[in-house]
Amino acid sequence: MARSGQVSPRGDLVRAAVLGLLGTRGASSRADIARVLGISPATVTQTTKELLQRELITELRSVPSNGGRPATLLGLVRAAGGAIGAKVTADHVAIVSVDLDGTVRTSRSVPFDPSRPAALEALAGILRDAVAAHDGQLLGVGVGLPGAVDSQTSGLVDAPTLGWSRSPVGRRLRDALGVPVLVDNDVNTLAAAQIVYGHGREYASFMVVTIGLGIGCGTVFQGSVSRGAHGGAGEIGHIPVTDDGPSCGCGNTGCLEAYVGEAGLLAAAVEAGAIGPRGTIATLARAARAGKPAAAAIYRDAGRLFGRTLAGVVHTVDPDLIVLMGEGIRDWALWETGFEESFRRQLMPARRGIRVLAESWSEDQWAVGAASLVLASPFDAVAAGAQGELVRARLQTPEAAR
Amino acid sequence: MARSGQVSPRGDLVRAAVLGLLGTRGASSRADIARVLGISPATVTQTTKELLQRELITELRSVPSNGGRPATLLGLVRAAGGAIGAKVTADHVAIVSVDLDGTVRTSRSVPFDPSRPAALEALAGILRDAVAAHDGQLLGVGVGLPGAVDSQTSGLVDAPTLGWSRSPVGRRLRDALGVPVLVDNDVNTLAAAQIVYGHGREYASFMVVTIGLGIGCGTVFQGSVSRGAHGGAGEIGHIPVTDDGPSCGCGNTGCLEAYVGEAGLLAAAVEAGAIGPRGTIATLARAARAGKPAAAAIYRDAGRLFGRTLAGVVHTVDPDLIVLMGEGIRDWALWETGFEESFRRQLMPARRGIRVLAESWSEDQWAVGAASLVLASPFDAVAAGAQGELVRARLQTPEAAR
DNA sequence: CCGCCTTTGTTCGAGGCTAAATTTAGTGAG
DNA sequence: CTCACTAAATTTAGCCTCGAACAAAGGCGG
Repeated sequence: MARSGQVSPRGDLVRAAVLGLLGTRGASSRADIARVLGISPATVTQTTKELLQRELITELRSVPSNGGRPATLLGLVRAAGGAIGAKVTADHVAIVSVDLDGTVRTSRSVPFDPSRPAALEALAGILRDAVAAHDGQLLGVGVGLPGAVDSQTSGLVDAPTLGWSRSPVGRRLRDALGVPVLVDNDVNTLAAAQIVYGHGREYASFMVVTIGLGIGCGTVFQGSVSRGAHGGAGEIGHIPVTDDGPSCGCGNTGCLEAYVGEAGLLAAAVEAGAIGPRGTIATLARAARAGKPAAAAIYRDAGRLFGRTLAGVVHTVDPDLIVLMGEGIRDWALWETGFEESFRRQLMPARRGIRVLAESWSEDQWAVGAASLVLASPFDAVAAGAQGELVRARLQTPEAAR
Repeated sequence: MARSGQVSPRGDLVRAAVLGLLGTRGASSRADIARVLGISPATVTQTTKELLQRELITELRSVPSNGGRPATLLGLVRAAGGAIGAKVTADHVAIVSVDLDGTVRTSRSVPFDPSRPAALEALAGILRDAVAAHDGQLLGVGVGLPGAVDSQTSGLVDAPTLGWSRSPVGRRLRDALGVPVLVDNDVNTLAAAQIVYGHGREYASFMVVTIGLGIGCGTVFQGSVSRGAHGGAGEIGHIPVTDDGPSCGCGNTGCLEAYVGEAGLLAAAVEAGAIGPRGTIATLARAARAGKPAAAAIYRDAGRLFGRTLAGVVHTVDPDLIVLMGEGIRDWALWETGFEESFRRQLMPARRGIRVLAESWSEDQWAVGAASLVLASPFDAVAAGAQGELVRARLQTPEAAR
């Protein structure tokens, strides 16, 4: 559904897309492949014939028919490859190694100081270890980080929270690792994961909104991530909500994030006496859960402001669905009352029914998202560009093209 | 530049795109056509050969070479067709008839009451007259209206300001007129015009923001209009800017439009004593121009609020450029001071350089935009859909397919 | 058991686009 | 004037995809 209407893939993209589909959605019939990828059955027959000959895929059992000829399921001969995903934050790098179907093989976290002059070299070193530790065919490395990335392929990064400006992350990592490297904004990587494994199967246009240290947002439009003119779309954390107000990491005052980001919540909570001056976000959440009114009010007010702002974003973008993710979502129950009241009330009547889903939080979420940049590249030729081509080449020739 | 990277047109789309290009950008060489449309020179040679045979285009003069073989310019044999554009408002319909290159042939305005039960029939009648009065090949009719339109082809409209809900505008007009009809949100039509004739030639991603009775916004992303999941994107006039505040036509309170739309400005001006209770927007603007402080303050405050909100929109969408249009733009000088100060200050540093251009206002703007839906359809197969195909058929067989 | 239906999957011819090589038509240096 | 160079336009061969017709394979009602 989400993919129908997508541009017909051409050239070896079809082969890659078929392989990617079998990897991400599991065994499928030829007819299904044709429907999902929006190509003709004739093309699927030809493509699969070739892939069968090369023994990249195999025919599995037939499924019982429901009135017509029973479908023959096709599956990958084996995990045709894996990917490594890394999420870079201000104090650590989270790394996962995943199979083509998205299952996490290994996962770890390494301390990291992005402000050091040689931070990029350090990052390259960390990833080099991960690449070396990966066994089996490695399709590529996906990197997610909090900042604007001009394109997945070139990977030129502006990330104020990391202290990086015009940093050539993509090029450096590529040179250091010798495998395809795709770089994107961290929230966009979550959106890419949703396209491949999540709600993208049912919805073509949705937004992924994250709550955590900051507030982020990735927009999926007609099955692919909208990145804006310079990869800077989705900075909803820096929507100004008041003319002045608390100052924000971005240098301005009155940003949404300055109110409802982790630091903003803590500052408000301390001022209101809801927690002591040394309290953490966990302290605050505990107090709110315990029913302490001042603490609960912090979350309720944050939910209201967040809801009001998100209503504006919905009016601007008109998504089908909003998916909430990120660390902060663990405490969503505390936000929800204030949010729902304010959000629904300030939506235009025609939009009031929009679905908002809070995903459960998992530690690996971000890094798995980064890995899915690689796994999504067969479906998103435009975004993945030249590095995506390399990924596709590797997907089709297990002995690692380069 | 803007169009490069666009999906290669296929099938008869190439012929239509070549004709459309020659119509909208004037005579071009084959090499230019190939570059702009992103197709191979070989295809252009083949396509133009056929069009030359059919005498739809002709070879014009050669241009002096700069080191290589001189280019031969190709041009349309004659105006290969025209289009009719109509903008529907709460009290009138503005209609223009344009040539393929966008020059306005005729223009008029007809009173119209959208709240009447038979409003759609009345609109069909008005347009039937326009179609009858049009001489020469008519490619189609474009209709722009203030509301959400699910798709240009089906033309199912939700327009609170017209009192229309789930109104089958497209289908009805099509049945009544017997020519291709494309329907879209009015601001999107301005955006379509910008793609074909305006800043779309230099920018691939920009926003068109209108100031007038309400505040609207159309987003162009990678050369085509982003419509959102249900054609409702760009309702930035209904971004909530306060928790409560003046009530708005959409049923909510505190919308941007309630403050800086025409009604909002007037209400604020009356309350501040800047104009009398019977004053109009013209009165207010005159007073402000004359230097009356209370009147000037109304505009300055509106500019500030508008700037702050637009900064948030820029953070969300990340366009390359903002084009300001609409009736209200006549008084932009009055808004500008407040706007610039607030807008730039509340933008993130990386975005602070974004260009904002105020287009000059012309009476026909809206209706010409609607007409350009038709003229843009060769370039935007996805948006224009089945009706676009009909337009393309008519573009290639002057004796009017149907 | 037998047609008739539905759905899957294949074959084949046609159309459309492209890359690469080639031809055409100029400029400009010596 | 000639030769090298450049860019435009064309030709050619080949690949990719699709539509349409057809074959395959089962369910279902009589």
